[in-house]
Amino acid sequence: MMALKLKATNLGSMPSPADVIFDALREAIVEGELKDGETLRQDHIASMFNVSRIPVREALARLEEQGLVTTQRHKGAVVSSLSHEEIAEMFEFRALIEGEVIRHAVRVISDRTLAEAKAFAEAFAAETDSGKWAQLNRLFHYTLYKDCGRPYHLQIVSKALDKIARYLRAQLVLTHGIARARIEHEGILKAAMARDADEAAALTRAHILGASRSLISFLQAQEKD
Amino acid sequence: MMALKLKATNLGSMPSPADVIFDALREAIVEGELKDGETLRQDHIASMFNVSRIPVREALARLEEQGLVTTQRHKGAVVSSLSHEEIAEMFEFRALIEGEVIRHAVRVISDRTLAEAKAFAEAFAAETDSGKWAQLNRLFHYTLYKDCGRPYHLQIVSKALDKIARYLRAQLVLTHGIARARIEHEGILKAAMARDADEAAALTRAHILGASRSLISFLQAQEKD
DNA sequence: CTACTGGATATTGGATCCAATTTACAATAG
DNA sequence: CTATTGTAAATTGGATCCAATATCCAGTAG
Repeated sequence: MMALKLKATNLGSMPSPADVIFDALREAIVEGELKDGETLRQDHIASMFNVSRIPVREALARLEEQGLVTTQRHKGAVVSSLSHEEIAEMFEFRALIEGEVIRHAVRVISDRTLAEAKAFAEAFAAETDSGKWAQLNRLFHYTLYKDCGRPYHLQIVSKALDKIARYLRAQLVLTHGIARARIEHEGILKAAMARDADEAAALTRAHILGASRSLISFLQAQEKD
Repeated sequence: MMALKLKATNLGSMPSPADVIFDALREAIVEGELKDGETLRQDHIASMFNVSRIPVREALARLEEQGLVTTQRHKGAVVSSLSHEEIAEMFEFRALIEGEVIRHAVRVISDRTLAEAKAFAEAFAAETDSGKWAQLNRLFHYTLYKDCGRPYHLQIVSKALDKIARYLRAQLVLTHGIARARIEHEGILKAAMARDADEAAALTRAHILGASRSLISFLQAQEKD
């Protein structure tokens, strides 16, 4: 067959304009750059990306399927917002899945992965720019999960995180969550390094549920304005 | 204000053509009418519904986001297929969530809901048309879950079920799964009626994992052709 | 002054048109 | 006869156009 050596990038699987727009919008929503309830004008987005509205509509359809935006017929798409109850449920869900996932991961985790996680935990603890906390936090946890051999579980976790990342950010930045997170991360990491799967799972669950309580009471307090 | 009495249906939230097509395709995939790997031609679908390809493309984009179809640029969409490992993981995932969900549901379940579940269990046990087993099975379980007060959990369970329903059908119809399911349903129902949440959860988990083992070994045996 | 009507404007959703890519197959060279 | 090239048909993805709906605002009746 072919005896040609060259870096062949698979053009067939290059991201389509719709993919690019989808990712950009998702990121903007997850990072909180697009606020809850903000409406997304197809025309506006289309001209930002220099395309027609067609790929924008595809991106919006996919975002809606993910639950990140909500559309009303002929009225348009807005960034979905979650009630306190919904947020609390999402945290409970995360605690369930992430506990399970880390339990499986720790049983087979490599030293290399542990080192990575440790690096993220330290970067997180050292970081002073509050805008980067959320991302480092997510990387730390994800690293501890990634060896679990359960891609579907990880995908679901990732989608759930996308939906609440905006709120989590508030918890870290505005409620002293960062100090507690540092301590709890250390505990989780230590359990993982000791290959104590059940302990890592229990600590992860407690970490998530603790963040949930802190966030919810913060939101309730805020509500009284 | 207005003092007019008439049944006002909210036209604004009527399903769009794209919604209708999405539902129809999802149903066809879930029910196994569209086989694994079968390709979905936009043109063909569009003419079946007497619309242009635009709403079809929206439906396909949403189905892809759900993981029910897979698209390759310029090649088209095919019904997604799952490897044995992926199927096994989905069952494991279901066992985790559905166990949790029934545990919460049983704690607050109403007599009315229990009666409904009982009716479905009996209909399932009595049904001789194998084409209806899967649906009754799903209704029975869903009824036992629905009081759990965790809509997001239920939605995730539903999406996971959609992805494996085709394979589950094979398990029920082709592996004597039906006989065992009858017995196990009775056990789960009894635990629910006794308001024994932990027992109901344990039995549900075992029910799901048992079906998984049975299905996987069936698929592996089948592979040798 | 207030509440309603009617029309202008903006926006979405679908149809049609067009470009780019894949696929099938015939023609041709070795 | 086999492998390769070139071309036609089929298909997707994006652009443009159009119809339907929502929103806004001015005008008008009470």
